[in-house]
Amino acid sequence: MDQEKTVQAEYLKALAHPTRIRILELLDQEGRCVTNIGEKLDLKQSNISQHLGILRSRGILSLRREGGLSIYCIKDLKALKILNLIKG
Amino acid sequence: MDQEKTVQAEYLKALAHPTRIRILELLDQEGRCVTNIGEKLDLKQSNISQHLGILRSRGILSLRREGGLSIYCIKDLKALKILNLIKG
DNA sequence: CATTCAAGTTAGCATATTCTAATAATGGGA
DNA sequence: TCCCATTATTAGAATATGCTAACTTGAATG
Repeated sequence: MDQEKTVQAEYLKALAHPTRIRILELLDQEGRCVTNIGEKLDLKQSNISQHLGILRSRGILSLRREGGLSIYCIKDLKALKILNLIKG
Repeated sequence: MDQEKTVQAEYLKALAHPTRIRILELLDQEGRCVTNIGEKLDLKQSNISQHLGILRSRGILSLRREGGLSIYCIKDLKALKILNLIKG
């Protein structure tokens, strides 16, 4: 099936960006809000928000609201496994 | 280091295409020439050649000449491990 | 309510990808 | 050497991606 391969490719595409890799490493241990991630990575808020949206749309991140904040967490551990693979 | 993340992202980008995923699965067991891959996947020769070039430039495939043919093989087993991960 | 801060969305531009079609380059026979 | 099959490369158009800046939404609080 080619539909299946397209989904797989979309998943990998979501991981295939330096900023998104850095986001995943940041969220490895703990959930963080958008502003916090933006400060750590020194990038604009809207840019971070877009990258988070991409990762969430692929099911890689999850989101919960806490007070006035959006806390993002890693939902799909396969993503971290893949990142660990390409480092070795 | 951000240079490092860029390299990692480039590696994942090389995998993040339906045709290249299909090529890797085709080459899982045995090396094949460009024409053979093109027939199996029903795609134009130049297109296949371009995708093979991308995978080779990232060190994922290797190439040997045999008679008049270019035989491509999988060189980096991490690529297959990643594909197996995203199927599970 | 009105304000403020966090987050999401949109528009628009710059760059990158991908495909096709056409054109090289390569090597092996006849 | 002259073809022929195989592969690589190029150009160009269509589409996708990524960034910034500006605007909108939403929720909490005074």
